[in-house]
Order: sequence, then structure tokens, then C-alpha cells
Amino acid sequence: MRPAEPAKKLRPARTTATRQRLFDASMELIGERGAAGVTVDEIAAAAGVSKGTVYYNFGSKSDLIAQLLRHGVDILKARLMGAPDGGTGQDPLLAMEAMIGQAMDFMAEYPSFARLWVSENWRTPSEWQGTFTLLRAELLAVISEAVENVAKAYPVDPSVSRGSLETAIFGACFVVGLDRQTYNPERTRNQSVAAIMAIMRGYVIQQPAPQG
Amino acid sequence: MRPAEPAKKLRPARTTATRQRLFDASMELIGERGAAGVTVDEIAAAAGVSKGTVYYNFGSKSDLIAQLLRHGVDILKARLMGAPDGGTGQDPLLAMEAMIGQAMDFMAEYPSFARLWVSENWRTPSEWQGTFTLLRAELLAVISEAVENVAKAYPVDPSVSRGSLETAIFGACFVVGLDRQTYNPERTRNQSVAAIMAIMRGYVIQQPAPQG
DNA sequence: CTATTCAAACTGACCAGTCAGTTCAAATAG
DNA sequence: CTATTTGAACTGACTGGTCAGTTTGAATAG
Repeated sequence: MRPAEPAKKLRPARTTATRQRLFDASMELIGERGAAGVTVDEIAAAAGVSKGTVYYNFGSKSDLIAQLLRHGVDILKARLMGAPDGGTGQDPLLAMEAMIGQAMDFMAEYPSFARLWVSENWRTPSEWQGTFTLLRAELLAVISEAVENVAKAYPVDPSVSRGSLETAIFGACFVVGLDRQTYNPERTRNQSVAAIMAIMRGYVIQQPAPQG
Repeated sequence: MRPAEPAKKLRPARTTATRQRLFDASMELIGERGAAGVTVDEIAAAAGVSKGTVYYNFGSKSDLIAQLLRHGVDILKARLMGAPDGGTGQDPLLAMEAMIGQAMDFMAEYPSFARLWVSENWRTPSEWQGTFTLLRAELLAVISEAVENVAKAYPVDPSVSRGSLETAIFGACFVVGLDRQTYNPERTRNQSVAAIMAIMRGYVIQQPAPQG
């Protein structure tokens, strides 16, 4: 039997471990060489598992990758929402800074996921179009809330589209994180956070031109 | 004979046109489905040329892509440097805004190039590692100069690493441009520019609100 | 006893790169 | 002005290899 959805609750004993190994192995390989550049045989070998097991647990290479994306986003979301004092009544700008710090840590810890994301995200008709749309919305919602809190506590520039701003922050996190790992390993986490936070400081209204 | 460098001066008649058609076709296809996802046969067919011609003009699929990257960067660089009043003594912040506007126009006009760039840029051992390092440096140099001009004309936050800031701007241009095309076509060019410019406004030091 | 994993063979499609041969425009010769 | 030559540009069938996905039957573990 090859179930479309392998029993998740019934026998998670071996399965859970196997899936985790497959996630780890494919995250690494796919991040390095791209989804199309990695073979199922390689993934199986790297996970120390037979090829048949991959097809038993995931129906196809495509499904494996879709679930890999979901897996990574769950981790990232948890980090962003778990940023110290994300919710309580602290300074929203500090909360924002903590959140971006968490994002940078995530990019450093899972660079392969970040590469997978930026590699496949904007492909026009992609097998994972729907997956990306959904996951992107989930992540943006977290960012949106943090920006919203800033906008409630500070005067912000109303001429700046909130959505575009969130997109810029979202994208900058990935790009700055990846660039640091690839081209500028000497840059510190805090430098990266500060550069991205410049977006927020520019969004908060500076005293209007002394016209009145 | 199959020259490594096809006669550039002697018989550029057909060759130039052929190469341009191959650039156009492969930019489109590779942007959509990724470098590994497109076959040389497809590229040849889309360019209305035989497969052999591809190998006659470019030594390999890999070379074709490397030259494609160079081609696109040349166009982008020309746009950025040609931004209205990029050099003269105008307000550097306005010059910066014009440059980012040019970048957004480029992303809208050559979305496939932008996708190719973000797809392959951060792969760890990539065939085009050297190519990317070089081209990236060229583009960053243009941005760097514009930021430098701002820093000369305005007081800026010295605690922000110039390099990280430039990276953030560079990356934000690609991501915001691509996101607009893929997920938010209703957003305007100017909204995108404004969101990215928030980085610069956050970099320029705001005086503490004077009595008022 | 059943869910899971294994190993290995198999298929059918696909693909990068090659090569022997063809086209064509310009140069040269008559 | 016509005929011939030359070689860059181009062609497309072919090769050797790869890969996703399937199947099978046996082993192992909960």
C-alpha cells in the first residue's frame, strides 16, 4: 500500500524520524543546487533511506518539496511570533527589531530554506504557486501585525503603502540574510538588523517640513 | 570550424541577430522555469534557430547563461547610471529616488532577468559563482555612489553599516519589483519606490523634534 | 498482524552535447 | 557581369547518459 496521507497519528514512531531525516537532507541539497538540480535518489541516499521510502512517505518529489516549504515556514513563523515581547505592551519598534533579529537568526540557521524560497517563489506557472501564495500570506500577516503596532504607537508616513512596505521588509530579510552568508560573512547580525530597521525608521514620521 | 569567439567584426550580420534572438528567448524561458528547467532544444526552438546554432554561438548551456547575466546587468547598469540627474548637483535624495525608479522600471520590463538573478545568485557552489560576484560588485558600486552622495549632503546615522544598507536597497529593489509583478500587480511603481526610499529616509538622521 | 522500510530492477521519457553535412553571402577570378 | 571559391553560420539526427516514478517481494518493527 502507498497511502496518499501516511497514517499520521497511528504509527508516527519510525515515520516521524524518517520524515525529519528526509526534510533535513532535502533542505540541504535543494538549497544548494535547486529543486530541479537534485534527484530523488540523492535525497534518499543523503537521508540514509531507500528511494521507495521517499515515495511511501511523500507521493512525489513535488509533494516532498511542497511539504518542505510548509515545514520551513512553520519554523520561521514560530520564531517570528515568539520574538521576545512580541505581543505585550513594549515599544513596538523594539518588538519589530526583535522580530527582524529572529528572522536574521533563522536565515543563518536555515540558509538552504531561504535559498529554496527565493529560487522558486516568483516562478510564473510553478507547481507550488498555490503553496507559495498561502505561505507568503501567513508570513506577511505576522509582519503586518508588527507594522500595525508601530503605526498605532507612532505617527507614520501615510503616503507610504503599508503593503509595499511590508513586502520590502520581508524581502530585505531574505536578501540581506543570504547576502551575508554568501558574500559578506564578516557582517554582523546586528548590522543587518540595523540596515533593515532603517526602513521602519524611515516610515515613522520625522517632523514635517517646517511649513507651519 | 567552431570558434570560441565567433568573428565579431568580420561577419556580425547574422550572428548578431541570432544572438539577440537567443538572448530574448532564453531570458524568457529561463526566467519562467529556471536554468535547470529549460532545455537547449526549447531555447533553440523559441529563438527560431537550430540547436547546433546555440552551440556554435555559445560553447555550452552554461556559457549561454553566463553571457545572459552579463547582458542583463549591462542593461540595468546603463539604466541606473542614466537616471535623470544622476550626476549633477541636484538633491542626492532625489537622484536616489530617480535611480530606484529606474530599477523598478527595469524589473517591470525584464522580470525574467530578475527571476533568473534571484534564483541563481545565492547558490553555494554555482557554475556562475564568479560571474555573480563580479556583476554584483558592479551593480553595488553604482548604488554605493548614490548613497555616498546622500551621506555627503545629509547627516546620516553612522551606526548603520553602509554595506549592509546598500545590500538591503539592492535586494529590496529585486524583491519588491518581483512581488509586484507576481502577487500585487495593483501596486503602483511609485508606491514601490516610496517603500524602498523609506530605507534612505531612515538612514538620514532625523533631528529630535524641536519644541513643538 | 500490519504499517513501514528496504533493495533492486525496470520503464519511458528527456536531454546535453556532438558531428557530418548544408546554406549563403562575400570575395575573387575570369 | 558571371562563375567559382571560401568559410562562417547553420542544421538536425544521433549518442550516451540521466532521471522520476513504478513495481515487487522480502525484511523489520511496533
